[in-house]
This record gives sequence, C-alpha cells and structure tokens, in this order.
Amino acid sequence: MSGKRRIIIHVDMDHFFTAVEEREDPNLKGKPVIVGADPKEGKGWGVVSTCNYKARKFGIGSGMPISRAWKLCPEAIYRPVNYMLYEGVSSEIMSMLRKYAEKFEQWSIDEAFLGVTSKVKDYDEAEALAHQIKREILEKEKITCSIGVGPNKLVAKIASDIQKPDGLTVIKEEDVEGFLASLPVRKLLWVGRKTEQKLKRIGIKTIGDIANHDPTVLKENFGSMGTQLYLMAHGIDRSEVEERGEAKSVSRDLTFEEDTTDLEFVFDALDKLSDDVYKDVATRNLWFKTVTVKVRYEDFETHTHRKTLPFATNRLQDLQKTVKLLVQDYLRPDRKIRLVGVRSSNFASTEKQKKLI
DNA sequence: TCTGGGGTCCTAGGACCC
DNA sequence: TCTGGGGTCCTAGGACCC
Repeated sequence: MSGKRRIIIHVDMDHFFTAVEEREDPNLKGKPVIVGADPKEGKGWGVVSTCNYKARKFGIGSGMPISRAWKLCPEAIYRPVNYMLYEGVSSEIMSMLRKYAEKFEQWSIDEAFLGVTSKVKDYDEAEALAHQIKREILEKEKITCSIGVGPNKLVAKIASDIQKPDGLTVIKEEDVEGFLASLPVRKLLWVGRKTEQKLKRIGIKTIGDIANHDPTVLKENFGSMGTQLYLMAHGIDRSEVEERGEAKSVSRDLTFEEDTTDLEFVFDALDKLSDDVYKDVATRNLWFKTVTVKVRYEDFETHTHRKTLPFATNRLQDLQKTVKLLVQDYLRPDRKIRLVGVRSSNFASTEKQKKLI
C-alpha cells in the first residue's frame, strides 16, 4: 500500500426521485412535489420517500409520515414511487460516471464514489472534472447533482452535502480538520439519532468535540465504533473505493393496509412475498441457505426468526415451507399484525454449488 | 410525527467441535 | 464429573444507510 494521496469524488443526485418525476412531467415545474405512499386525504399509512425543495419549504422531508406531509401541504403533487423509472435513469447516470473514474463504487440508487487519483494532477483539475461531470449529467439527463471532492470517501461525502442543490465543494487535505470541526456529529457517516443522543449525554455536539475527546473514553463508551468516531472526526478514512459485489440478502416486506389478526390473510401475504423473493433470487442465479421471517405487531414491536437449512437451495418450495415453519413456531395469534417480511440470505455461488452436485 | 421498503454491518450468547 | 481455551456457526436484535 503506497502512501500516495488520494482524490475522491462523491456524486449525489439532487432530490433524485422527484427530479426524475419533474423531468418526465413539465406540469410539475415550480410546484411542491412528493414521491411516496398514497396520502389518502391524510389517512395514508406510509412515508415520504423524496420531496423537492419547494415541498421542503413546508417542512416536509424524507421518512416523514405521509399523513403529516398532507397536513403540512395538501396542495402538493403526490406521486407513487416508480422505482423502475428511477432505476433506468440511475443506470444511465452510473455508466456515465464510471468512465470518469479509475475506481468506481455505486453507493445507492443516486450516489456514487469515483476514485480519480491518477486521472487528475491536483485539486484544481479535480474541480474542473467535477464541473464537467455536472454538465454532462445536466445535458444528457436534465437533472442536477451535488458533488464533493476530498482526500477520502468520508470527506467527499460530507462535502457533497454542504451546498445543495447543484453544489460543488472541494476540501483539500490540509483543510479537512478545520472543515469538519464545526459540523454537528450527525453529519458523520454512521452517526444516526441514537449515537447522536449518546454523544450528547457526554457533552459532545460537534465533530470537533469528538476530535478533542479522549479516544480511550470514546472506546469505553462506544466500543470499536468509538475508535472509528475518533478517526473520522480527524478526517481519517482509509476505506477503498470499490465495486459493489453480489447482494448478500434479498427480501420483501409488506405493511398491511390495516393491522390484522386474520391468519389466512397473513399466510397468503407470506406466500406472495416468498414468491417475489424467489423470483428475484432466481433472476440473480443465487442459491440461499438461510430464510428469515419478520413480524411487526401493531405496537411496532418487531421480531425476526431465521433458519439456516443444511443445504443451499434455489427452490420456491423450500422457501415457502421454511417460512411457514418459522411463522407457525413463533407467531403470537392474539396480537394484531402490522407487517410481515421474507428474506433469503447466506448465498452460495452457483459455481460452488455445481461442485457439490 | 405514529413511523415504508430495500439493504449492510455489528454484537452477544449459545451450541458444538477439538 | 468437573474442567480450559479457541474457533466456527447459528440466532436475535439493533443501528444505520438511502
């Protein structure tokens, strides 16, 4: 491993799902747009997936219950999640981005890391490259993105979030610690609501507070995560930009329209979910060994039960049978059920499998 | 505020083997 | 019958990501 300085670019599409919807339907221009569950006049169950900036002005945001979004802005345009459409646009953009990078990592449907160390001489060239990327995406796909450039993935990702939408933020190695210090801890990767609360309890609010904290105390409080927090707070992240491999699990969940105790209904849903999982797994040419079922009751208490088969299989029958076994053993028939889910995992590659036969 | 759906990774305890 | 240490696999739950 050489000590060569790296330059990493993080590309993040701006409010991707609604941006695609707006592109497809010019009537949406200038209006608040929300992609997510059916609001059902304020009685809908699901959540907001994405909303555009106009909708954000009403206080709406991702993950918010759709019923609340309706209260805040009933006049917004509500659209269901058209995943196939976004998936298509995404793959166009990803193959466009890939050619700019020596190393490429798709992070999600609308984000990617590009390792460009050998493609650019310095940060000025990296910035010019970032502008070129923004131009090409806008020309070809008619949507904007925000880009962060930095010495590693962590800094590039945080930087891309600083100026949005249509932003570009470059953080050079020597500016990293100063850049991070005043930001709230929540901006760090892997720091969610729980970790934020826990940090607050020991008086830590900003990334700079973490950087100035005793690393051994952090480790006592957060285990290996504590060490990671300390390193991240100093802008240190050695993780590589690497191509994503095969999925490690494939699952389908379903939240019922209303909580139910009707077991026949629940078993039908599980069969349907098993079938969907099976089709997906079959398309990917995978064999699974582990089956997991998920049950969420009306009070949101959620349990998972899993069984690892003594063999890898690609048969629907095995999936459905195992799901039934697991549910029969663990389901509490006296409680109302809100959601059920089916997951397959512990995949054996087909190559390995062939050797065993 | 009353919480979707698709994932990944980590932890901790128990079973089992040597 | 009581005892150890290490390794691996399995299960359940939780935090986090978009």
